[in-house]
Amino acid sequence: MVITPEVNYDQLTIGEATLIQQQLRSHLKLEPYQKEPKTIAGADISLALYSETVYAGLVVLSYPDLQPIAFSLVKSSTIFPYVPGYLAFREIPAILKAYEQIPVKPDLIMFDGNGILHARRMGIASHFGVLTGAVTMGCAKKKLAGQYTEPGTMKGEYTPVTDKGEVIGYALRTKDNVKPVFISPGHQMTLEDSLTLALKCTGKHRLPEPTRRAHEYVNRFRTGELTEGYHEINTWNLF
DNA sequence: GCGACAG
DNA sequence: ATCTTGTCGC
Repeated sequence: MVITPEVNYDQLTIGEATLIQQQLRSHLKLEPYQKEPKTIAGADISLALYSETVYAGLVVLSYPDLQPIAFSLVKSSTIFPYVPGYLAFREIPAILKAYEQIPVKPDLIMFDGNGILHARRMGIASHFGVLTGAVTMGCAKKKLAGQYTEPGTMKGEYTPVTDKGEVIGYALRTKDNVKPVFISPGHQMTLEDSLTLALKCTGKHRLPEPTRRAHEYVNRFRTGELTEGYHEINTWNLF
């Protein structure tokens, strides 16, 4: 099911936003994603301090190589404030524009934020997934909701994050002796799928390659090094 | 009322 | 998130 955003997020009150999240939640699907993805995209936005301007983008990586092969950048604006639990209403409009200008959609999208690891199980990754029908997952750098115990200090160790008696994600150590990241499924995958994919997308850094690259590209866009639009990266020198 | 609180 | 310098560890 594909839901077309008919409302202007900038005009919403928190109460109205909450109702939308509850509505979207009824369309959430967390069924197994058994295929091996061919491409995985990372999505993120970069902001200029004290500005309503947002620099949004997605970077498409090959899988399992995790090499950037294309990116889509869009400059937009938002007045919806950052409110914990409502990040989607601030970032999704811009990310949606960047997603729409990608000719061949990635098999999966990893967001800098949460999926169901959210009080109403509707973090930005789940919100975007239900809205577009895309397969999504979340990877946040800090805990938003639930409780957990610190996982072991070695890469690959993890502990569940629970809320109201259910597992809503995992605290995953993606590198030895660094703070864990918080992984959760967004849409069209299970908790286990999100954990497995996060580890397979992790290399030498704390953040998995998709979101790490997305963060890098939107920042290069904001500083003027990259331009708006859809771009494919030359890969001839890799053969 | 108090503490928590993605980006 | 963004603004910033040095500092610590692998």
